[in-house]
Amino acid sequence: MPAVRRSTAPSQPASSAPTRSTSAQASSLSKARQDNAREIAEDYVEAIADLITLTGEARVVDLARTLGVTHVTVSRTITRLQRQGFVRSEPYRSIFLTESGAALARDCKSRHETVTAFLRALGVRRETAERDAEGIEHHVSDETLAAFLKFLHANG
Amino acid sequence: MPAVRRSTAPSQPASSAPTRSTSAQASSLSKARQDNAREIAEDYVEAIADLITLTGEARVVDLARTLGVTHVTVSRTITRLQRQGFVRSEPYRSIFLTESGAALARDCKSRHETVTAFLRALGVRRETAERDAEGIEHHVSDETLAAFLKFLHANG
DNA sequence: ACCCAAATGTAGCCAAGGCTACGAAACCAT
DNA sequence: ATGGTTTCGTAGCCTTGGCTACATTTGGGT
Repeated sequence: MPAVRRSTAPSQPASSAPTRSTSAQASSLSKARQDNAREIAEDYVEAIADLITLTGEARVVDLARTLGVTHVTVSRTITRLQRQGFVRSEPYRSIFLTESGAALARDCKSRHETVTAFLRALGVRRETAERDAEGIEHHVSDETLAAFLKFLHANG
Repeated sequence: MPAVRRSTAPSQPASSAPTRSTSAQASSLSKARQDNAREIAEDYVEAIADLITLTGEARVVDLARTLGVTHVTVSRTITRLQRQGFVRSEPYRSIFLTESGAALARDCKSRHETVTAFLRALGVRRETAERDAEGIEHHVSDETLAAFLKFLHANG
């Protein structure tokens, strides 16, 4: 039963209106979507760096285990990361980080540790802090990160 | 010039090793990937709720403007959200939130505001706080959110 | 009434992440 | 050196988010 046409209250033209105001923000979200690939890249280089530190090398299977995906997914993603210049690898060999890949990994690791320590300092349990940090670290700006560090210095 | 076979230091078997330790966490990431859809859903219902509050109704074009994507993307996503029971809409009509959609929107809004207020309390500039909150809000557990609120009460 | 502009919808394309199934290469032992 | 296990690559499929181009519906004006 199709009732009303344009619902009930068109009030404002709703055309030029929502540009910001109370909360109807824009653009930032659209970008955040495509940044999914960037987040994945960060997770990968971080995991690769960790594996190299822990076991001496990063293999596809290890990454698959670490990241909780199949080796196929890892393999394909590594291809993309190689295309983007973060890693280099040859068929059936280990995966290595390039300069920029290593730099990104260092950046992510530091960021991750800061976020984790910050959450811990707030009283969040270690396990929760670790889990939340994994999601949060990709969305913390330099300014916010600085605020976290400042808080840590004041309360550490 | 393909040098070594298995790189240089296989040291540990790298098989059963990386389960957690220093940082090589697992599973959480794999899930976080598919959760992308959930984040999108949250952004949409939040935007829909805002539009309804601000302009009286939520139309595809308004959502497109708000979210910074084309109306096509919005249209298709709305179809998925409808399938998932968060919204209901008929061709060429407004978009409405279902009960669960509205509940999700309320939850997200509250979460968003808490994160923003928390960042502001830490000294982060309004603009940055808003931007970061958009990314962070989807990754904050209840425990961490509670810690944020506690901090706000102690420093507000 | 009619027409036109704006709002929606549809078709079809791309990238990316996930998966299963299966084949090929590498390694380790015997 | 030969075979079996493990690792890796490829083929092929699904979902989802984004887009452009084009068709259709609405709704407001003249």
